[in-house]
Amino acid sequence: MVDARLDQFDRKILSLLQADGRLTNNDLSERVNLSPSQCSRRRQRLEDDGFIRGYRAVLDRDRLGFPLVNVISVTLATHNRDNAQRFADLLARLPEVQEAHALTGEMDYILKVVTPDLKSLADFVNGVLLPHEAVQHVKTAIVLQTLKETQALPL
Amino acid sequence: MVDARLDQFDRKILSLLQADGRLTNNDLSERVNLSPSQCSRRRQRLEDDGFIRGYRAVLDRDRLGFPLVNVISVTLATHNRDNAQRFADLLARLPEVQEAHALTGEMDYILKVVTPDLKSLADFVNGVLLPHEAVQHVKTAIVLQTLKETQALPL
DNA sequence: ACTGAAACTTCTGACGT
DNA sequence: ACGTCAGAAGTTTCAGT
Repeated sequence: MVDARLDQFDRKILSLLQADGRLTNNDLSERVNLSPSQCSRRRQRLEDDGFIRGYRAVLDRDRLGFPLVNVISVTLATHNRDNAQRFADLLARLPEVQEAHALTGEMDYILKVVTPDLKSLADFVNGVLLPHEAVQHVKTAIVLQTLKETQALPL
Repeated sequence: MVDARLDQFDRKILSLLQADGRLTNNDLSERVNLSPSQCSRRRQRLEDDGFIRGYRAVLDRDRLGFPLVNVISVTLATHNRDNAQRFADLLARLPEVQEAHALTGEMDYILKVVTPDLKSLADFVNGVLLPHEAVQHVKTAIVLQTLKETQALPL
């Protein structure tokens, strides 16, 4: 399940940090029964080895003006390599696109997009997505309620 | 677009922290042209006022044994309040469910689920989701490639 | 591999502008 | 509202076990 190079202390540290990325080495030391210096060294190693990809502040979408979450299914016109690459380049440049995944099945994409309002959503779909040469078909669904939203792994 | 109570300094601080949640107030002070103490005060206020919901370490899914991402569409059997509540309670308890959104349209849910392998996915769908009384229909898609994955807001 | 102490960095509250 | 400064807190390196 989990990498054999990690012992129970490492897993505990990762688990604590994905719940609170600002925990100090002193905080960690109290909860994993290790000295602060040891927590510091282990954390450093977990970062260097790439188990920890980074630290992020999670902001409040509603309070910052992006109350609308949208799930958009996109079908590409033809599935040649160039089209897919141009589409990927487009998505990378669009900050309102939080997630973009290529799916099995009908070989299309699913996007998670945040917008301030319906007009911005319409502008995005009609002004950015649909005009792109690679895009054939778009289906938009609006999120009524988000029950859960985390990136935490079930360690 | 963005809350009027926030000036350019606040927005810059939020923007920097959602890119790197471990930035010190000294780091911030260099990039926003404010003293460290002032950055500390503003950050404290942004946390207290709920603009910053928290800080998280982002872990590497692949290296930690969850290479499979799955997008699962769920239709509930009947749409009474009890069924929806029981389903929500179930999702809250399942750590492999990273996201759960109720959508417009056919009034169903979309889940983002991470698993170590296909067997775990099958166990989850057939052993947890389908047996639940509220669940009528499930459609599973596997993510072939993730082009983008962030929670950053386009401030 | 771990602890503990020492040197260094960062944080934060008091004060003055 | 902001900057400066100093005491407190946290981090990290290093010697010792």
